[in-house]
Parts: sequence; C-alpha cells; structure tokens
Amino acid sequence: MLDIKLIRENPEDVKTRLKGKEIDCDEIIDRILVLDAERRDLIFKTENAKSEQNKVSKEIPQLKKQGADTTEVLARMNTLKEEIKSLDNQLKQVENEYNELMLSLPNLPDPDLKFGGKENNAPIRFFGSSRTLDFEPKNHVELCTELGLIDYTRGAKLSGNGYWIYRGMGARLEWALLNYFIEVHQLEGYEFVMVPHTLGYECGLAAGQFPKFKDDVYWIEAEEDQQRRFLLPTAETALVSLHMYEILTEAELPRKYIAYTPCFRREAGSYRAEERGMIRGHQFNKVEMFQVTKPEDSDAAFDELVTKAEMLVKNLGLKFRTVKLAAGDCSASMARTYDIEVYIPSMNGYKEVSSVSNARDYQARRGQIRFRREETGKIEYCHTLNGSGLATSRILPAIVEQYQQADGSVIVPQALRRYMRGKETITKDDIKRVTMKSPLSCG
RNA sequence: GGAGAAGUACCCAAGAGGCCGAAGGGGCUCCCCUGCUAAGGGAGUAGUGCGUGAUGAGCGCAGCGAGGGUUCAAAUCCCUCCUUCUCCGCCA
Repeated sequence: MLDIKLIRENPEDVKTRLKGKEIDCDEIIDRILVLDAERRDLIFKTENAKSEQNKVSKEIPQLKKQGADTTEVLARMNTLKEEIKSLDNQLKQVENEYNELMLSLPNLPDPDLKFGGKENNAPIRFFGSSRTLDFEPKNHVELCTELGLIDYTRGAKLSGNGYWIYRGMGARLEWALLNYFIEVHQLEGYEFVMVPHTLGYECGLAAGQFPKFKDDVYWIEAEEDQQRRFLLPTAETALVSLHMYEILTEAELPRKYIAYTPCFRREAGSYRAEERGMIRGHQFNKVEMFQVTKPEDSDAAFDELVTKAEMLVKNLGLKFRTVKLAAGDCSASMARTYDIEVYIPSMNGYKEVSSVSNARDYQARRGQIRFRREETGKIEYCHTLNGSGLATSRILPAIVEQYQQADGSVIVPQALRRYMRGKETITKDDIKRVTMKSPLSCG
C-alpha cells in the first residue's frame, strides 16, 4: 500500500513513477483523491455528531437525578442517532471503495530502474562458463527419466499435468539441495522456520498478492468464508505475515528468516512447450529468505540477499547470471527485483532460480508491520525483503544438464556430496537399487 | 468431531447498563530515605488508529478478542465468528 499523504501531496509524481511499471493508474489516483476528500469530510461530520452525542449522554443521568424533564434531550439524542447512522453508512461506502483502490495500487518502482517490461531487463553479472562437449547433450527431461530421478508419468497419474515425483537418487538430490541451502543460511544467522502451508486471506493481502491474484492460488473449500484458506504460492506469503500487526523494538531488527516449503501455483494458461519437465509446475520446492529491516537498512539487506543467492548457485558450480529487472517486470508489491537465472543448455537460455526483491514499506503498510524507533519513540513502518534461496525446480535441471557426461551419467556437484553420503556420480545403475517392480506399466 | 469455561492495558486481575478510558496488584520509569544491598515512602505509567493542527502542543472520534444488534446510553444485555483452556471421542 502506498502512503496516502504521498498521493495527496504529489499525485503527478506518483502517476509518473507508476507508469514505469507499465500500468496506467491515473484514473485510480484521481478517484482516490476524490474519495479521500469525501472521506475526510464525512469523518469530520460524523465525529462532530458523535462528540455531541457523548456530551448530551453525560447530561442525562444528572438531569434524571434532578428530576428534570428529559423528553427534549432524548428527542435530540434520537435525531443524532439517525444522523450518525446515516453518516456512518456513507463513510463506510466511501471507505470501501477507497480501500479497494488503495489496495489495487502497485508499489512504486525505485527511481534507478529502467521503465518498461521484460525487454528492458539488464543482466548485470555473469558467473561460470559452458563446457565444450564432445558428445550430443541430452535435455533434463531425458536425463531425469533415464536416470530415474523424476517420474513424470506417475506424477501426472497422481495429480495431473504439472506434477512430478522425485524418486530414488532424484529425491536424494532434491533433498540434498534443500539441506545445503538451509544449512548455509543458518550458518549466516538466519532463523529457520517451518510455517503452515495453508494460509488465511489476510496473509495474501499483506504480501500484496491479493486481491488481484487471488485466482492464481489453490483455495481450500470451507463452509464459512472466514475459514477459507489457500495453499501458499511461496513461503514469502507466510513470512510477511509473521509480524503482521506487530510493533517491534528497534533492537529486534533486522529479523532474518528462512523457510522451506513446497509452493503451489495454478499457473493457469502459462504452459509452453519449452517449459516441459519441471521448469514450470503446480508444485515446487523452495527455500525462501526473508528480512524485516529498518528503512535505512533495506538497501544493504537487498545486496546481502542477492549475494547469498549468487553464492549458493556459484558453489554448485553452475553457469548463471544476475539480471536487474526493469520496473515493469517487477511484481506489483516490489520496488526493485534482481533475478538469478541459471543456464539451461537444452533451452539455450536462462531460467529464474531466484528472485530477490525489496518491497520497502509496501507490504509493511498492508500488514501493519512496524517498529518503535528508540531515539524518537515514534512508530515507523519496517521494510520487508524476500528472495529465493533457492527454488530447486530449475536448479536440478540445470545440474543434470550442465553436469552430464558422455555415458549419460551425471556428476554430483561437490557442494552436495556431503548431503548425499559422498555420492560422486549418478548413473543408471542407481535405479536398480531403488526401483521396485511396478504393478502398472507406465511407459 | 462433541460438551463446557474464558478472552479487559507489559503481566495478573476487578468491573454486571450512565459516576468507566476503565479499581487493585505486579512490573517498568522518576523522586525521597537508608554508607552499598535488601527493605521502605511518594509520583507517573492505554498502547494504537483516524481526524484536525506544522510530521509540535492541544483538541476530538474510535478502541475492553472481531463483527453485527438492542438502548437516549454498552466492557456490561443479545446474536455470529475467531482464539485459548478443560473434559470426552478419534487418531499420525
């Protein structure tokens, strides 16, 4: 949520900056300004009426004690009551529309970002290099299937398109990645938290995913609307809400968290042929990094998160790059975002494995996440930042493709071996050890 | 899943239609006393949100788990929901 004072004082400035996100909010902002004025006018009127109501109400018991006639006063009270009721209703209506519009406005992009969409994203750093191969490389779908790492067929059987099953060495590789991430983060002072995987509406609202993207998540039906929960699309949604409605002490900041969760996304209509395999699924695993900071510390925190994500990929020995997103490619809640993109040889392109963002006070305003500054005693909004550290569903394809050998085996990255009992190479022979004879013939 | 009880400030807690923005205690802050400590005496301590104002002081409105209702008037009466606790059932 944006600061209404900012909109009130510099509406044109806000409009211009939002245009950088490729969204024209001029009409919304003009409407907000009208509603804001109406709102304050109604508040003034209601409060005056209520003030009188309070005053008169105090007189009544005294009048009664004196035995005076109260019919006139009671009549006045009745009038006030009606007046207040009507004003309150008007105010409620105005505020409903006002809140709806305020919640619909995206965050302001940082001033240093390029305007426009994806086409203006700029790679700022490159890491690693491609091997020159003396054999025809396979893509990750072939490799994962042949090595028995991923069971796409049975995944689809269980839950449909967009789901897969990690099996045998595939499951161990996945688990090793997650353990590697979690361990590194903990060594660096991040608190490991395990959160519920189903969340209430407020969490999505605070994170900025709702109301706009409420159809992008899976909802769990419930008899009462209040009991409806959704499967989290990212642990960020849970972590933002951890300190919702809280006032933290300055000493408590920064809060640094990591969480591992599966992430559930509908990804309606986003399937592309090139994204087969596990490049885009309805469920994937992710370790999420999250920070709550003082406003003046969020830029440094952002750099820290980007560096952490880079180090994780770098230590896996993968070729990747870091991309500074243009304003229009940053998601609605974010003021700035850098993506870490890993190289997928078969796609001859880069795919996002981490997205690090600074929401500044946008989420904090929505979720009332605040702190008391010691020096002044004043309450201010915190800044929130998040970054994947990392999502595995594209790291694993990158590993198998970038580490594949002529004989179809895959070398296990050094960093992961300690989480795999020293395993150095995954070969087809590994399947025999873990696969049981299937009662069904599945391809 | 069923039955019951409860949710008041940093914590415990009184309060049962107007005299309640809310007793009392603990804690915390300040002051006094005692050489230090322990003990004692006194004063202060409702955050917050919103409106107004100069992002000050002040004033006003809301606020006793949340939302509705009854009433001239609600912490107090009624309804719905949420949460916590106890008991029973079911179970990884």
